[in-house]
Amino acid sequence: MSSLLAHLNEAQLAAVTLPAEHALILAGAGSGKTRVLTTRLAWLISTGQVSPQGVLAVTFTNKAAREMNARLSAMLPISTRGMWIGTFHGLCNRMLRAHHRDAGLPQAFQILDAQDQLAAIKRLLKTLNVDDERFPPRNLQHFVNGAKEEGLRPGEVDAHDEYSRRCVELYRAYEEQCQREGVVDFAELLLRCHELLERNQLIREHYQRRFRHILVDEFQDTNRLQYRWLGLLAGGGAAVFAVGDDDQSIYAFRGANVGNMAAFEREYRVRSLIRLEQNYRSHGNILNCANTLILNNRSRLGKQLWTDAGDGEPVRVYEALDDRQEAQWLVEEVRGLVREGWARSDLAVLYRSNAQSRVIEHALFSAGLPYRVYGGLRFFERAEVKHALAYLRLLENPADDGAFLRVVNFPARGIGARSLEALQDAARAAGTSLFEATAAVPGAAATRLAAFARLIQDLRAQTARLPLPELVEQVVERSGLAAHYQAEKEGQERLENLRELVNAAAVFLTEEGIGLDLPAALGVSAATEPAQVFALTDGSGNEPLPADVLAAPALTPLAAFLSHASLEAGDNQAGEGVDAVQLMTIHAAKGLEFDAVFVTGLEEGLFPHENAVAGTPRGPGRVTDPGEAGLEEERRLMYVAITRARQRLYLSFAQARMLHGQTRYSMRSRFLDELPEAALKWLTPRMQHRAQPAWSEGYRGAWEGIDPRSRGRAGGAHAGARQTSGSAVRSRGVGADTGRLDEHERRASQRFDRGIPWRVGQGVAHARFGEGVIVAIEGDGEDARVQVDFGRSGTKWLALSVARLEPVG
DNA sequence: TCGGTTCAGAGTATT
DNA sequence: TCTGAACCGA
Repeated sequence: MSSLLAHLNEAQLAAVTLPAEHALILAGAGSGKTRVLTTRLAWLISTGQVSPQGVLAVTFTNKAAREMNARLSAMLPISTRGMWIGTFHGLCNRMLRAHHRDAGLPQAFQILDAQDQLAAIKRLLKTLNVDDERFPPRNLQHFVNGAKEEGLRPGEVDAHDEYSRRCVELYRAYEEQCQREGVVDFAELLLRCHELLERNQLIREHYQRRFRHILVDEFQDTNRLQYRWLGLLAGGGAAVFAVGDDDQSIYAFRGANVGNMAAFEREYRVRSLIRLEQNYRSHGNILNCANTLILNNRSRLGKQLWTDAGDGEPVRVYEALDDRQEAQWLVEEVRGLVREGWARSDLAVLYRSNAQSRVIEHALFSAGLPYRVYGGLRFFERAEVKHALAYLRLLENPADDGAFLRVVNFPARGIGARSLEALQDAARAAGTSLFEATAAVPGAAATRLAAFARLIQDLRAQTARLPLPELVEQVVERSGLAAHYQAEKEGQERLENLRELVNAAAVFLTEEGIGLDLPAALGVSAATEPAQVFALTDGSGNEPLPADVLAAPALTPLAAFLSHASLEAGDNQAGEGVDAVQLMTIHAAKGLEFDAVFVTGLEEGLFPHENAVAGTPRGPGRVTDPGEAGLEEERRLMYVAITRARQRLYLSFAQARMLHGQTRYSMRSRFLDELPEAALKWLTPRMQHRAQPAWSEGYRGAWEGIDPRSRGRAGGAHAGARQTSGSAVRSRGVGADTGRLDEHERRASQRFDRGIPWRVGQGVAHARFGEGVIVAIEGDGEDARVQVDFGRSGTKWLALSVARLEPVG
């Protein structure tokens, strides 16, 4: 016990040992949040206040759930197998499998990932002959998920105009299609589980009695439905221990509702609000920047990070002429750090949007510096893996039309679009699945379709008794996928992934099956006869569930593996252990930390992103992120970026940047000017005004006047960067790139000379909008546009060939 | 059925 | 500028 609580600071200790009551823990970045959560769990169990079965701990990502499991089993001599620790989706999935009859689902229902869902919607629109120009599938997907996350079924959505009424109709049709095919999308997992608990008193009260303690991680990221789901489970008097940080709320755009924190405090009458403010990650100057920046946000619960680690190094700020030079400087800086003995994997380059990585990757690649980019396709999302999974899904559930269509003609079997149309007509007429309709379709296609159906049936019959990995292997072979990729000249990697899928199945059986181990989760042993199950229940001494409520706790290994594949998309890239510079978006960096961090592209329009600031309409009739709220979320994003750094932090921006094929000139980010000057060290001269006299002689003169030593060290002067660029590129033999920077510069200044007499930061007057300041310039000649901030009249893009602007001041 | 061309769109993303 | 999706011709 004493060792469990040792080394906790005062606030952490207070949080861990709170009595069984609702609590809100405001856990700042780097304040030991995970530690508090897991120690709380361990403390509750080891002091006998609750049994492992009486706890529900929920996270957003599998990674976080895994970490909690691992740390808990390291602290306590218990197996976390069967404990209710998992993601919202994972736990809902488990509950729906156990009570599938009451939830109105087949026990082996399949889970659609975002990609599958979009495909299902496209297919729906096609069958209904809906104009997908007027109803873009993506918008509909957004509409459906948005409604579900608000807990709304088609009948409950407010639809005032013709358009939204049509959307609701399509939502209804989509639901019917899913139900018919026995599939469930991500949002449906939560909504269906919520409805199960809401409508079924017996089941609800059972779980309410069972879970005495509910722990929630990243509470600021919960959406409204998740909040209500927690409310149902906690309704029987459980103590809710919510951990979160409103300053790190960066997912409003995908439905997160920070307001849940304040709502929780109010509605649950939280008496214990504990702030974890001591930071164990970063040095003082870095924290000082984070604290000062976030003071500019108005809607906060309030919190100030501190450290006893000392000020450390100043935060370095660098102004580049353009994005390429920014990248070049970064490469030089990374080289310097590596020379000094920093590990590459402890260095991170962060950016606001994925598109920014290209230039940086190019520079790193040319310099021969190993790097690793986060994001992109993950293992279970790869086309070949999805193909194999579609075959497996068909074995488990022949009604899955989506899976059917994905592989009926892959590898090619001469079943073309026309045959499929005939098949779909036949299925619709008979009211059956495509699979069933294969027997009913007339004509020449019939033989081929029948052969495909036979293939699936044979596979099902002949693999039914095989262990999971062998089953997968058989399917990969006999479906023809293996042969197909064998024959393809660039199919080797895909073949490799299919072999990896067999491996993943083997690993799943031995290690990862925990999540869907219903007998263990429900507190019964797998060997128990069904009749006995209901007497045993969950081991917590609660009243048992009646026999007709609890489903037979059996799920085939294949069905379990398929849910696993949908709920956990896997790693995005190999090379985890390699010593490489880490590249990622700021969003992806949340929760991570590095010795040194580069935050790049700190320019107005990019970061804060203009869409977030301006309140751009998104989809028909929808406006999100209006003004202030959007800006505050961007600022929290900056806060997250800053607090990733342990020892050294670099902030950089560029006067000019290639964006959508055009050069764009922007002001430096307002966030830079919200940082405390005393904590900063400018590597380039700090311009007084945020305005950047892009490419002007005066500016270049000032730049070249600074200490040559710091120029060299910083990767330097423009000329220096050019040199480095040239030699590095040449030595790698990518000669075509040599001197691009010069070319770029020449063109840029030419453009500048060719008659755009405007500078970013310059005051202008417009007949209608009044006076304003140019915040960005984009494009060339006839296409040239300027973005002007007119204050109260708003920020506008104006074509220079049209708008009449007068210089002011 | 594939491969080339054309065109629009371009923000962040877990399950 | 670059990408992905849709479309068309052989």
